Formats: sequence, structure tokens, C-alpha cells
Amino acid sequence: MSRPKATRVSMADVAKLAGVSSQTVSRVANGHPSVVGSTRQQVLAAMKELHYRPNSAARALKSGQFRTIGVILFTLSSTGNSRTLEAIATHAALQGYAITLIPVAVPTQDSVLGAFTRLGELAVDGVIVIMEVHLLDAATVTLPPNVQVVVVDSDAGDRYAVVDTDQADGARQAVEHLLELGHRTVWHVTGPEESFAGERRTQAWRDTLTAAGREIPPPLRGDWSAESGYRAGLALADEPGCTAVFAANDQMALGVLRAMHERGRAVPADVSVVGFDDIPDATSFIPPLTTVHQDFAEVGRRCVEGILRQIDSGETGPGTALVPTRLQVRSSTAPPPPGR
Amino acid sequence: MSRPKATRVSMADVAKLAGVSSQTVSRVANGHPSVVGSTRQQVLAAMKELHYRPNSAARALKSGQFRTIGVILFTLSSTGNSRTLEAIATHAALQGYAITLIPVAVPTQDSVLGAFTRLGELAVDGVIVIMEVHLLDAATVTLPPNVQVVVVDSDAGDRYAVVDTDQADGARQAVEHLLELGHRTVWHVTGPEESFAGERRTQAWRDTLTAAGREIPPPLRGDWSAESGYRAGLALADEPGCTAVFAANDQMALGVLRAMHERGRAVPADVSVVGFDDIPDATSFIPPLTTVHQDFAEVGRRCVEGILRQIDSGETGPGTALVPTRLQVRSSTAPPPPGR
DNA sequence: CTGCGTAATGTTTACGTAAACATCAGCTCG
DNA sequence: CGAGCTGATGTTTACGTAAACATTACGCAG
Repeated sequence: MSRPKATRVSMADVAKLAGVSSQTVSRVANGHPSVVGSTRQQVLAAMKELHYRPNSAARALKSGQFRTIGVILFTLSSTGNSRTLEAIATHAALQGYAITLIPVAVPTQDSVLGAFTRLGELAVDGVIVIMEVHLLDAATVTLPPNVQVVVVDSDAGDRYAVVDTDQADGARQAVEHLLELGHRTVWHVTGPEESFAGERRTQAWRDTLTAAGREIPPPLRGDWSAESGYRAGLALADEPGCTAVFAANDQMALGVLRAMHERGRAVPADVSVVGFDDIPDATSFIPPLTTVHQDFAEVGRRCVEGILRQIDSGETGPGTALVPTRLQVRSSTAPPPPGR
Repeated sequence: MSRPKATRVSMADVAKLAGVSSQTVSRVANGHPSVVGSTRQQVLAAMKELHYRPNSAARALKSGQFRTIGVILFTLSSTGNSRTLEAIATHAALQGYAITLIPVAVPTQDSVLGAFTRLGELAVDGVIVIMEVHLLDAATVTLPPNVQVVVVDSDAGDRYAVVDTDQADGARQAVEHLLELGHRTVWHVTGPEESFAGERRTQAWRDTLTAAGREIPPPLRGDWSAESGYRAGLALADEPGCTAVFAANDQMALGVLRAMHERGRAVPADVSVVGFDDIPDATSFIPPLTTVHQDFAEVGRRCVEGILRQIDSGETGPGTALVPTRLQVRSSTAPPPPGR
């Protein structure tokens, strides 16, 4: 480590140039009222001349606040995570907060624990966790006491504040849409086992079919990837009774579409397909995909609001906030072929 | 703002419990060699008992270094940006650096300037800019002198260190692949005008055709979205001479595929399509897409390496580093139909 | 016209860390 | 056997900011 030491301009420098005390400079910088106009002008001029910028480290040391929110996440490769992160960053910036990213390479308990441990040394006032959350269980103890937490995609509503898309209602809308079109039942390609979001979508699919008194076909396990949707789709294409498929996300729906296409089963004439997420590309699938729209921006906004409320009040606020979903009907769904 | 004041544990507290001076605690914390084993053990035990965590604000104030890298970006909605960001975050974490996100909501010069201004107050040692960079021109002056910069996707190699995918070579590979298959010429759906990456891909497409002595069809302007690719695709489907399309990214290629499908032009039998990026979904397009693979992880890694080198040396290092691309051949390309 | 309140500004101090310097004990070497 | 050195630890100080307290000066009420 060399010492470039670009001799940062401090309040003392500004004070000297303006002929006032450094405390007056501080008052001007923080908009304190009891500074007379002429003095304020002088200080502002000096600041400008020296290109003064406050030192956030010193400020944080003094105030104990960093005006920074940490975001722990496992991956950015899913549309949902990156869109949520973007919304978080945007809203945090509006409130004058910065975002520090804490990637967890492998979603093991050890690495999550490691992330939480490092957290104590990180300059953050609060943390938003975007992750399958049963990995958090053991991490609770390590949480620094003065750091607030908001969790996305979790069932930890009893311990932390949780913000999530209303997965169950979205899945219900998807399944009911297909039943209303006249399908006897709806087949399902699930997300990975360890995903709470996926679990909840699957549960709601099952519940909706049960409530309607329909038969429940065996679900096919996917892992969110288009590839896994394709494999499931190949299996479904060979099921003669399958006329409607609910894929737990749009990527897997894309895979199902390809499988149906390759096996010569027309969508939506022979088989209807519904996805979940409403990624931008979904409008250009073949055919354009009917899917459940998630409002990631709203999720991000509520996360920031929640964490800031906690930081300001100093109180953790367990409880779950659900962001509603909306079914976006496009061209991949239709009534079943006659005779079914 | 209330004062929760969870009375953080400081070195002094640890020192008192361990019966040593705070300086000795500091030495243990930083792995300084001249602390005898028994003392070290005592201090470590005290740290553990009190759950001591170093205060990064104080450390930063003392050292002038934050061990943090700022990343300025316009949007996370493009695959490239979010994948690059992820790689940056991962590699920075490996080096003990945190990432601070600085989103710029609207890509105007004003807001970029604003981001750079706020930067001076932010606790960062260096900045990575992921953005169309002609917006940076006016921002140069505002850059705090002790903050290093690395830029992605830019032609600013004369002023900043630039890391980028070898756009030109990737586009060349795509076009040559199509020519080698026997196509007379290659049509092109471009990215948005203001994108350097897009510009470079278009230029290389033109150059490659020129070098091969082929006719250069008028390029169709897109905006990276699948929707825009679809519109371009509809136009291309009506061009009887069009047997090969190079789309400047995979999303637009998806749109082209849909347009061809709707107009009854088979891919690849009637028309070949090549994309750019190799997003994960590309394997599940109908048909699986031949595309230029970008190594975003490598781009991110080199960004971090570059910025850390600059931080350590205290010197800016202009110059451009190019990350190679690779053509990933799948099923969307084939020789042109006979008679063309 | 004198004393007191108040508004404007200055001075002191503390935040937690770590570099620089100071001290002390034990050991080597002449 | 003692001077000097070395290694372990303690003490002082500074980083830049802002709260708390101190000091002016001025105006107004008694």
C-alpha cells in the first residue's frame, strides 16, 4: 500500500480560507440555522474554491450512522434478484443512502454465516437479505445487535420484517385462469426444492386444484433454468392428458414451449402454458407468454422503506408485507382442444 | 433520528478485559508479529467474549482507505450489466473489498455528473463505470483526485483504464460463420445508437462484409429489446433476399425468431439467425440460438484487478483490455436454401 | 443606563483506530 | 559483568467531524 495522500481538503482548510472556525464550516455544511447570511456565503465560497467534500468516514465515526444499506444475495443471475436490487438501489439513493453489495458465492450456511460475520465490520446501518432463508436460521446469533434486517422471499416473518411478492395469489390466478378456460386440470413444473418462493407457488397450485375438486397430477421438478423446463416439457408432451401447464417461472416456461414445439404439440391449440415473473422477453416467446406479473420495483421500494423505518426507530419489525401480482394474459393460453 | 446507541464494543473495552493496552489489541487485530503468544490468546479470548468487531469508519478515517469500490451504472436490466456486476462483487469480496452501488436513474449528463459529485463524499477508493461513456466527457473535471476509475464499454481508453469484451472480433466471427455457410450477405439488427458496444458490433459487421466483398444491406435499428428485434424481424421476413441475420444481442434475436416464425419462414432452413451475449436462455430458444459468447465473469475480474492495481500504485492506467469472445454454434444457423 | 437574554460564533472534546514514539526487561557480547 | 541491543508492550497523538459548552456582542426591558 503506497500513500498517495492526495491531501484531502478538510473543514479546517475551509475554515482558514474563510476566516472562521471549523465549527462554523460544519454548521454551514449541515444547514444549521444560526449562521448569518454573509458568513455562510463566505464559507460556501471557500468550499467551492477548495473543492471541499465532507469525509464520510469521519462523519460516520462521529455519528455512528453510515447512511448505507447492505444487500446480501446469492446471485444476480435471476431476473427477480437483479430487478429487485435495482429498485432497492434506486430508492435508497433517493433517501440519501448508499447500497453495499455482499455477494455470497455458495449458498451454504457457512458462507451465509461468514457474510453476516463480515457484516459487523462493514459500514452498514441495515441489511436486506435476498435469499432462500432457511439458511439464516443459524446465522441469527451472529447478527450484530445494531443492524436491522429485512428479508425477501422467506417465511421468517416471525423474526424479521419480510417483504415478498404474493406468490400464492399469483399461482392461484394462473391456475384459475387455466381452469376457467375449460382445462380439466393443470400440470406443474416446480422451482428447486430449497426455494421458498417455489414452494409457495407449488402449494398454491395444489390448493387451487383441490378447492376446485380437480385431480392433482404429479408435479415435475425444475431448477428455474430453461433447460430444466425443456426436460419437463418433453415429459409433459408425452402425457396425452396434459392440456395445461403452469411453470413456476418464465424461463422454465420457455423450455416447455420449446419442448412442445419440438414434439409437434401446438401452443396454445393443443397445450396452454403459463409462466411466472413476466420477464421482458416473455412478450417475444413463441407464442407470447401468458404469465404472472411480479412488481419487483415495488418489492424493492418496500424493502428500503422497511429498513429505513427500522433504522430510524431502532426497532425490529417482524411481519410480512405482500406485494400483489397480476395475471398478464397473452397468447400461450386457450381453451383445451375439443373432446378434452 | 433516534440514538439506539447499542454501545459498540471498542478496542478499549477489549483491552480492559484482557488487561493490556488498546494498542496491543490493535496489533492483535491486524496480525502484527510482535505480540507474544500468551498475550495474543488473552486478547483473542476477550474479543470473543465481548463480540468485538472493528469499526470500519474509524479505520477508514485513520488510514484514508475504505476498502470499497463504487460501481456506477445506469441499469441492471441488461444481462450483461448484472452479470458483470456480479463478477465484480465476487472478485472484490475475494480481495476484501466491498462494492457500493451508485445507480444513475436517467443517463443524462446531469445525473452522471451528480453521481460523480456525490462520489467525493462516498467512501470509495475507486470507481468502476459501466455505462455508455460519452456521457463521461464533461464529468472528468468533477472526479475527486484520489479516486481511480475503470470504465466498461467505452472508447475512453486514452483517459481511463477500459475493460471490454472484444465486440469487434465477436461480430466478425458471427458474420464470417454465416458467410462460410454459404450466405451471400448478412443482414443486421443493431443496438441503440448511443451504445458504444452496439456501434462497434455494427462497424465490425460492415467491415467483415466489406472485406469479403459482399453487398451491405441497410441495417435495422433496434434498442436491445426483444420487441424491437421482433419489429425488425417482421421487416426482414418480407425481404426475399434475406437468408441470414446477425442481431446485436440475444434478446433481439429472440424477437427475430418470433417474427420469422409468425411469417412462416423456417429457422434455420430459410433464414439463419445469430445473436450476441449467449444468455442462458439462448439454449432454449426455438430453435436454440447460435450466438457469440461473452465472458462477463472475466470482464468483471479484470475490472477489479485493474482498479486494485490503480489503488495500490496510486497511478491511473489508461489503455484498453479486451476480453475475447467465442462463437457458440447451435441450431439457428445452416446453409441458405438451395438456389440462393 | 445597566443588566440580562439571545443570537452568532469560537473552543474543547470525543468518536475508534493505528502510526510514531517511549519504556522496560531480558539477553548477548566484548 | 555491564553496555547496548532487541523484542514486547504502553503512551501519545492525529485522522475529520460535530456535539456540548464557552464566549462574545448587541438589543431591549426595567
